[in-house]
Amino acid sequence: MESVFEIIAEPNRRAILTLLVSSEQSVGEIERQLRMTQPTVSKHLRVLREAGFVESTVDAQRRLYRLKPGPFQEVDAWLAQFRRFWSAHVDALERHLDRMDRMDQDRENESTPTKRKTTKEKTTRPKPRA
Amino acid sequence: MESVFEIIAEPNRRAILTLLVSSEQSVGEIERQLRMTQPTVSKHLRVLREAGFVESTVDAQRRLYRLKPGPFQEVDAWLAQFRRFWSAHVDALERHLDRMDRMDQDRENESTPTKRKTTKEKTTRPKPRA
DNA sequence: CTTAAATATACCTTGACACGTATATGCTCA
DNA sequence: TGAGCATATACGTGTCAAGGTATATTTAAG
Repeated sequence: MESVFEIIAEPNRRAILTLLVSSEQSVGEIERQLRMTQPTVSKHLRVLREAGFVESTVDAQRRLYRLKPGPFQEVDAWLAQFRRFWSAHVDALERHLDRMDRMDQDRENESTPTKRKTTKEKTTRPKPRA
Repeated sequence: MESVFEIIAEPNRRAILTLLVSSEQSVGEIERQLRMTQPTVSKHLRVLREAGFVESTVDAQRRLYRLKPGPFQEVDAWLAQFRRFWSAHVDALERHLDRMDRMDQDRENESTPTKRKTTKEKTTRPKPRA
């Protein structure tokens, strides 16, 4: 669990992060809104905190969690190397966005990936390793 | 393995994607450059293809793989909701936003998300229903 | 000090997935 | 047709992370 990508691979963690976009929340509030058990919320928050995605402050017996920008930038930086590439394909992209515009803001997102049949072209290339 | 985030959580798969940024590559070329065994490369490519990250064409006995833009855009779309936490930081990002994200370009205006906040409010939580 | 609430942690079980080895499939050329 | 190369798949194995239940810790209030 070293990389930020593994952190955001978990649907419940993404749901927590999305929830925190609006404002900081206590563990109990997260638990209620996302219908997760309290230990599950706490454990995910611990992972998110250690990865730098969130930070917390104490309010009586509660802990208020809010977002921190660092790791998001890291993801964005990785994504940057592909941006030039997909910007050139905006047209073909429109069709693609059509079928995946539904974001997964809560867990249990099930979606069948489109089985793209590969374009078959017989190039009759010269022998492999003469 | 439903979401694009789980796909890119794997380091070897990210390495393959990065390798394909420069140009399309055959399985053998990927295998040599990344020092992975051939079945491992094939299996990761299968996952990437089914998720729409890459596509392949046949060239004699070889398969040439290249990137496809869709899923990257999906990651980018998810990331968009967090952009206000580091608004105007990466130049490449700004270039990107300037081109296609002009609809909510007027974000920012929120105070910088520095951890300086210290939301210390002693609300003296009245509590439990007796 | 005792009780109740909010949150964190420990332990256990389970399932997913990444890898390696071996093998199958497909393609080209002699 | 057979040999050889490139790629895909099958199967067995080990690791690791996520969830559940139970319990510990901290804090407020009476």
